[in-house]
Amino acid sequence: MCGASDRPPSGGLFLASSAENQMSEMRVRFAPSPTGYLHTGGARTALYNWLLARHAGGRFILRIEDTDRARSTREYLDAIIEDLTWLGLDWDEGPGIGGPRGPYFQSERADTYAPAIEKLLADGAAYHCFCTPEEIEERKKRSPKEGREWRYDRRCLDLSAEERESLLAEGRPAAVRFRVPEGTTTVDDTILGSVEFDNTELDDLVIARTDGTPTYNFVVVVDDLMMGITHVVRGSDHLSNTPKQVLIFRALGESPPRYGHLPLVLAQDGKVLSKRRGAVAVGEYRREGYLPEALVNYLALLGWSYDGVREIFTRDELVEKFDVAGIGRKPAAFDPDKLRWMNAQWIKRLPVSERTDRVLPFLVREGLVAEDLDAGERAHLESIVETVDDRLKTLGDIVGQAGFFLASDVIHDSIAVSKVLAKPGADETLAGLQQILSSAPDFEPATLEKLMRAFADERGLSLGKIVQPLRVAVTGGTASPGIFETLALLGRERSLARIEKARTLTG
RNA sequence: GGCGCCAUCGUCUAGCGGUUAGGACGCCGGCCUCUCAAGCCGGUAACACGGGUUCGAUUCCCGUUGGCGCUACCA
Repeated sequence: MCGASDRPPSGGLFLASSAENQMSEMRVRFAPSPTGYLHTGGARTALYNWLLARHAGGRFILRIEDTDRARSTREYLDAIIEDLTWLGLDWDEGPGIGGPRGPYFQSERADTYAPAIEKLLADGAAYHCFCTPEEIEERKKRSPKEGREWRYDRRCLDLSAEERESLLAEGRPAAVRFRVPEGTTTVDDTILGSVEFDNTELDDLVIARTDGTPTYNFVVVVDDLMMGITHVVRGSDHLSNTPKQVLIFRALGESPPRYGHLPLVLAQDGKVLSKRRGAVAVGEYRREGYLPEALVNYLALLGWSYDGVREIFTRDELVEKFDVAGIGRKPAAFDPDKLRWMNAQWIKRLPVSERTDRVLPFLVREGLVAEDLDAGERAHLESIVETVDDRLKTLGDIVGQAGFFLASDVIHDSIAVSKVLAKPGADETLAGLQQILSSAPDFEPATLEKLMRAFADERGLSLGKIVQPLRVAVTGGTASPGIFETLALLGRERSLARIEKARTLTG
């Protein structure tokens, strides 16, 4: 028995009956609108769907909901695809690769909706509505409760067949409304459990606008149906849409997929993350030097936990461990500090060579190194990266941490100068160090350390007293990697030149 | 307003009737130390409130309060 996707997409109106879905592999989807950048909330939804599919050996489908032509742009679409790719969330069907249940752009699926609407109309599950928005607004205002609980009054449902035909015949604009049946609708949510809705709370929603275009709640159902989606995992802001969608599935003679609603991601102020409030685009993290491994790891743990103790997981480990049972039900606030920590953890785990690869673009961007390094330059850069060691929280930090190694000249930080170089004795110390460094037999860290400790002893100073002026002199600041390694990497020439320059700044 | 979801340290969370309520980030202190990181050690800090159920509730039920979401011919 092979997967549903092996079936040619040419059958009847609905390719994937739900019974078939349950028998076959898991099919999940991420369906972004290209009306903005992918931010952390959306990325987490995509990640959870991806993890679910990969864990279950199912298929992850990317569908682009670009029916809002006015707000959808190519730029956003490209950015979303780039970000998902960067995160390593590859899709089995969707833009770029196609698939058996395409097209995967909603804007190209227009002709698949009409037959479904016709079917609902024919079955009496939907009806034409001639009320104009103005008329409805008017009735709403006149309703007893000031329109607070107003529902569509079904005026057009009561039209006789003749009245309806004649209105249609005279070309009156008509929307199509879904007729919400009596009763209650239960959503059996894999995350929230069973949630019950009274159908009287549901309006007879418009499924096709006056201009004939279908609306979101309807389109989603048809798309999910035709794409054979078995599990829908999305933000809980969609929970109240769910009963409507379930009802449409049933009216179409199909069973809905399994739903799972994720608690929302909040900004630090406790409000829902949105483009306007605290949402940071995934691309922004990339440009700042966050690793996709770290972002994926952090996002996975934002609303899901394995055992409450372990928190570093590779993508593969997440695929192996991920389980809906571990998904929490409460909204989670995004914590930039924890992400930074997580990122540092991941950078630390990178071997020097790979760390160098990742850091390189950030140095190139600052003009500190050339894009194509020869073997010698490459080796030198690796030494620098090795020396900088665990001091990076983001890849971008390399610029501040190692810039002085690569820049042709030092820029002495004015605060460091007044705090260290301007102090009495600094100049003599530097003068003494010039002697030592110029006469050192070699420039190895161990040699330098031995010489400088002897120098400090001789003068009755602590090592720190002579190291700090030296550090400021050669690096320009008060914080840097170990001074001996730093000097060795800088080399005798440059070290001495910098000390010479620094002596013009001493008090 | 209506409907819905949620409720353990500031934040992310573990807990699934009996625990000194555990871990992590952050913060504070110490160790290490040539500075800064990292690392190690220690500390800080939580079951929203009120009723039940029970021998016993953080845990189960109800209510209150609070937070959030949805309430379109947007998606």
